[in-house]
Amino acid sequence: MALSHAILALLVDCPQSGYDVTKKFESSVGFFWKATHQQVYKELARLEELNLVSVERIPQEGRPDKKRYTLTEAGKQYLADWISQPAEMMPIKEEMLVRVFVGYLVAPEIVLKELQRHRQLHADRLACYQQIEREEFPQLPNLPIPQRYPYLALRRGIRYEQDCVAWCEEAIALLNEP
Amino acid sequence: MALSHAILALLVDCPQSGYDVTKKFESSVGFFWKATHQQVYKELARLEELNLVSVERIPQEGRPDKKRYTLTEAGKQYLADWISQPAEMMPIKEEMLVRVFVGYLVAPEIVLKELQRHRQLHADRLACYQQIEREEFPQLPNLPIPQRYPYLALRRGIRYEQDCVAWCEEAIALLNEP
DNA sequence: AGCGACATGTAATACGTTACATGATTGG
DNA sequence: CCAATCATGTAACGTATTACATGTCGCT
Repeated sequence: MALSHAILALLVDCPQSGYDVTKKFESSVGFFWKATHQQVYKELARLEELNLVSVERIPQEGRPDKKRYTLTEAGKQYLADWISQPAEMMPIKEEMLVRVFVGYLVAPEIVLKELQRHRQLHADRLACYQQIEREEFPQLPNLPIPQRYPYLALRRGIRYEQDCVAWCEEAIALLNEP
Repeated sequence: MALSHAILALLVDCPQSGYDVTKKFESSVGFFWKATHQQVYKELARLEELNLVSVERIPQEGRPDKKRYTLTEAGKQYLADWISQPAEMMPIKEEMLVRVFVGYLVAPEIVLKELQRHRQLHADRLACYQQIEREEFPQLPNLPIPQRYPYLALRRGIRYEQDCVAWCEEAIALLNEP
C-alpha cells in the first residue's frame, strides 16, 4: 500500500492536517502520486490506529477542528524500513496510448488534434515544474545532501514531461509523413 | 473505464480468447496497460452482455472449452467513438520516486544500490522493446500508415525506458557528488 | 516426478472514484 | 451575491489484487 507511505513521507518534515496533505498531493508529491481528500482522511485515521502518526486536535471557531498529524518514532522507523526494501517496476497506464494504438480506426485529423492538445498539456506541466525548480532549489547546482533527494524526484517529473512533449512531436511528424 | 477499451483494442485485428488477451497484456499492450486474467475474463463477460463482443465456444478435449471473442460492429463503433474523445493526463505513480523523495532517512548506499538495480531493470525492458521494434517493424523507416499507430505506442515505451535509465544515472551521479 | 503452458473461472479483500453532506470566511 | 478557500467526513460504487480452484498435455 504505497499511499500510506506517500502520506508518511509528507509528514516527515512537518506535522500537517489532512487538508494540507491533500493539497500537497495536488502539487509537490502530486507529481508522482495522486490521492483525493477522501482517501487521505481515511488513511490518516488508519495510520493513527497503527500508531504511526499521532494527532493533536486544534479547536477553531466557525470551522471544524483542525487535526494536526505528526509522524511518530514508530512511523519514522516504518518508513525507513519500507524505503530499504526493493521497489516494484510500475506499468505506464497511459490512456492516450491505448487510443493511439488503434488510432487508424478514426480519421487522422482526430488523432493529430488530440496529440497537439496533449503536447500542450505536457508543455504546461513542464513549465510549472521548472518554475518550482527555480523557486525551491535556488542553490543549484550545489545542493546540500538532504535536499538532493526531493530534487531528484522533481527532476524525474521534469524529464518525464519533456519526454512526453518530444514523443507527441515525433508522433505528429510521423503521422504527417506521406 | 479504460480496461474495456484496451481489451476491445486488442480484438480489432483478430478474434481471441481471454487467455490470448491476457498474454498480450504481458507483452504488446502490456507496455502501457496491465490486467490479470481474472480481470480480463470478467470484463469480457461484461462486454458480451453489452453486445460489444460476440463469443464462439470452441469445444476441446481434455481442457476447458475455448471461448473465442470477436469485436462486433457495435463494439467497433463504440471504440472509434471513445478514441475521438479527449484523453486525460495520467499521473506517474512511481513507487520508486516516493522512496527517493525521502531517501535521506536511510544510508546513501541503500538508495544508490536500489537506483542501480532499477537502472538495470529498465535497461532490460528497453532491450526487450528494441527487439520487438526490430522484429515487428522491419520496414522502418517507411511504415505503411495503419502500422504507424501501434509503432508510435511502442516508441513511447522505448522512450520511456530510455528516460528511466538516464534518470537513474543522473541520480546516481548527483548522490555521489561531494 | 515435476514444471510450465494451456484454459477457465469464483471469492474475498483492498484500493480508488464519485456523489453527498456541512458550514464559516474572504475576495472580487 | 457568488465563488473559492478552509476543514472535515460518510456512503456507494467501481476497479484491481490476491488467493483459491480445477484439470490436461508435453517436456525434461
